[in-house]
Amino acid sequence: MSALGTEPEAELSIGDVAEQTGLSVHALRYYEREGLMLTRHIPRGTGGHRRYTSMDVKWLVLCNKLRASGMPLARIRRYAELVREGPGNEQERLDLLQEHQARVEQQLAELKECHRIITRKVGIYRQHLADDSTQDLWNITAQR
Amino acid sequence: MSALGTEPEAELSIGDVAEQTGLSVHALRYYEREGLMLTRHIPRGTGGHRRYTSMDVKWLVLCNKLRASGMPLARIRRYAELVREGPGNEQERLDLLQEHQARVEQQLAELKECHRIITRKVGIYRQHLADDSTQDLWNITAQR
DNA sequence: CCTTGACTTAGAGTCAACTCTAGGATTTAC
DNA sequence: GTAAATCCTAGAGTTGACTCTAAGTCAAGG
Repeated sequence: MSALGTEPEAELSIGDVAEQTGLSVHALRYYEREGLMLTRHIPRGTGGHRRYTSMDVKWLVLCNKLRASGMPLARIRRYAELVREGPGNEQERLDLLQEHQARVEQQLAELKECHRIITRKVGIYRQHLADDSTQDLWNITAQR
Repeated sequence: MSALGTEPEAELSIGDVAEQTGLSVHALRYYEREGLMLTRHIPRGTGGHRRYTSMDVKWLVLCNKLRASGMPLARIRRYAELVREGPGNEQERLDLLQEHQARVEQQLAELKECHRIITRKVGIYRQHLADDSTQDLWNITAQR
C-alpha cells in the first residue's frame, strides 16, 4: 500500500527466478556475467548464493519481451547500462526503444506478408486435395 | 503464352541467382549440400559451373519467406524432399504448411504483445521527457 | 592471347545465445 | 544428523545458419 516503491522485498533464489521468468539458471548466471542485469553484481547471501529481488524478475520479464521481439543481448546490455547509470540519459533510452519499436513494426509487416503467402499455398493444396484430382499437376510448388 | 510450364528456361549462374534471391553464393552452395533444393544435384555446365533455372529462383524466394517466418532449414529440407518425391504426398505437404501457418500465427500474436509493451514504455519516456521533470523518478524501468 | 573476374571443392571458422560438465559447497526436508 | 536438492565457479561444448579460405579452374572482354 505504501506509495514509495520500497517494500519488504522478499529475496529470491536463482531457482525461484528461473521458475518465474522461464529462463534457465544457467541463462540467469550468463545474463549476470554479460552485464544484462540492473546491477553489475547480483548480491550473494552468506553461503554465496545469489539473492534476487522482484525488481530483477520484472526486468527479466521485460528482457524476455525484448528478446522475443528480436533485440540482441548486446542491445539489451546497452539498455541495462543506461538504466544502471541512473537518471539523465532518458533521451538515449527513448531512442533505443524507438529504434527497436520501428524494427518490430518492420518485422510485423514482413511476418504478415509471409503469412499471406503460406495461407495462399495452403489454399492451393486444400483445393488440390478436395478436387481428388490425381492429375499430376506439373509442379504445384510453382503455382502463383 | 504457352499454357505448359516448360518454356525456353534461360539458365542462370550462381551469381545471377544470388543477385535475384538475396542469398550469397556461399549460402546457395550450402543449400544444395544440405538438400534444400528441388533437385538433389544442381546440374553443371561443361566447365562444372552450376546452371540454375527460374524454377530454382522461385523455390528460393519461397524458402526465403519460410525462413523469414522462422521455419528451420531442417523443416524446409523435409518439404523439399516431399516435392522431389513427386505427386502422392500432397496431404503431408499440406500438414507441414499448416503446422507452420499456426506457428506464424502464434508468432504474430507474440510480436504484437511485445509491440504493445514497447509502445507503452516509449510513451512513459516521452511523457517523462516532455514533463521536463528532472525528478529522479525512482525507477522508470519498473513503471507499469 | 591474356588478364580479370566468376566459378569450383573441401573444409575450417564464426556468431549468438545459451547449455552442460566437473568438482565442490550450502541449504532443506525428513 | 544426514541425504537429497540446490547452489557455486570456471570453463568447455552445442546448435543453426551461414561465411570464409585455400588452391585452384573456367569464362568473358579487350
